[in-house]
Amino acid sequence: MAQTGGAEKTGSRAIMREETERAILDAAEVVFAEKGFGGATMQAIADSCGLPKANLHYYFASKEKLYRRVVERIFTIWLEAADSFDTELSPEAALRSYIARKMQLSREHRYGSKVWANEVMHGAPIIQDYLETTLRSWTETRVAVIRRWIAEEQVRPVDPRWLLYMIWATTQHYADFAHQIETLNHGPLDDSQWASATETVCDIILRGIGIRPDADRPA
Amino acid sequence: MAQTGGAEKTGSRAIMREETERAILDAAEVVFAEKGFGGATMQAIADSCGLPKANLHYYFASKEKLYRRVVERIFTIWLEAADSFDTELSPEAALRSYIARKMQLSREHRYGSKVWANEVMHGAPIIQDYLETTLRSWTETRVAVIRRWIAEEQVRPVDPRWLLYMIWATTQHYADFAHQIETLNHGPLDDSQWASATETVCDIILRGIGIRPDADRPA
DNA sequence: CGGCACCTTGACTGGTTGGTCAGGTCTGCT
DNA sequence: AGCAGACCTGACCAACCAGTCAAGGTGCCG
Repeated sequence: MAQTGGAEKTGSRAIMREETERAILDAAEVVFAEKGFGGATMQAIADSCGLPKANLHYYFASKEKLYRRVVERIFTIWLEAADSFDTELSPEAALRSYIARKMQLSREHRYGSKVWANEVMHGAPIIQDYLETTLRSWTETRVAVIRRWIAEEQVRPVDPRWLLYMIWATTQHYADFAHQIETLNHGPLDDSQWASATETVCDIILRGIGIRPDADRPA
Repeated sequence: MAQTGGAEKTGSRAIMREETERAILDAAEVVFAEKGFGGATMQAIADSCGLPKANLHYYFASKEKLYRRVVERIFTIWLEAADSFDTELSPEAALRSYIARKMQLSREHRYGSKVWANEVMHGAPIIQDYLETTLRSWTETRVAVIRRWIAEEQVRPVDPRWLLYMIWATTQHYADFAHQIETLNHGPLDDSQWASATETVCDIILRGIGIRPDADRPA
């Protein structure tokens, strides 16, 4: 009864450990997103996943190390989401796919997005190195792709950075400011609202950079 | 020597009080923005404006009351920034002016924007009433204006809410994510970069909703 | 079955924080 | 000048928090 700790008792030692770590990370993601790093307490995270506080410190040496793992997890998902950006060939397909994917992630990983936003807003004290290495090189790659599109006159000449920031800002807004959006909407967005928002964001941005959607609906 | 507290000793009692309150609010805005509500300490705010901590509690009964005043101040600036939205006549002039003003505010009130973002991200525990009353009615007014533009076929038919969210998200991104932007930019944006970003944001959004900038530069 | 490594946990601690308060200082008014 | 009330502040406290620890439980391997 003491050992269970909410997880299955089947599975090898290593798997059990992974499951417990993931349960802690999931709980921590929500608590950090809702309270911020300073406002979150190890006790609240422990309660949220049904473990005694001392047990958290067995798996994660300190609050900061736990927090770092949470932020790293989001960052990885963020980066993987960009694959479609450069596997597609046309600017329209690439951007439409990337924006739609980011909107989907805002819906499915609201708390992760909030933790990331929090961390960056506070000056990225924990993951500054990621900004300077991984994010910077990722961005430079995509900027180069957009510049190529512009050179090929497939896209109206705009500074690629402002375009990327616009995509990041708009898509992540639906996660970070979900509470505001839901207050104005008298409740969570339903499936059709998410689809409508995604389509509108895609259309405005694509038209905005000079790509006319080829499927113009007749009035 | 004891009474001065960093403020001028000239001026009436009421003016001195206002000046001290504003100094505290200014310091609190920065500290809350950088550390979050939970991470900020009254001691840090006191140190930042050169007052003993006990003095803060003379002017603001509690940390939460001080925080509320900070958020209220930003919110008021936010709302006033929207005047141009409905004093201008054409959609192009109105939106261009509104977006440019919001970009300017992101540059001048970075910390205020961050505090607001923080508050909303954490579920608006302190200012939920503002979202439900002032912000809601403000939004409904602007939505009605945009709907009229659409009915008059001055603007392509898009859900006005997704358009507003896009404007809010994109402009505020330059304040809330300033650290990320500056890391990628190897330093703060200069005047010409701010102008370029503002222009690009305006152009993409206006073109995106079917307004062709009338001053198309010849290639 | 015996021993060892891994896991769990209640109780504890050193340090920090928001908030209080008594006593002092200064200002404006009469 | 003298006083009342506004203003200032060092010292203090109860509450809370991250992190520790030692004692005990559990599964695995020989």
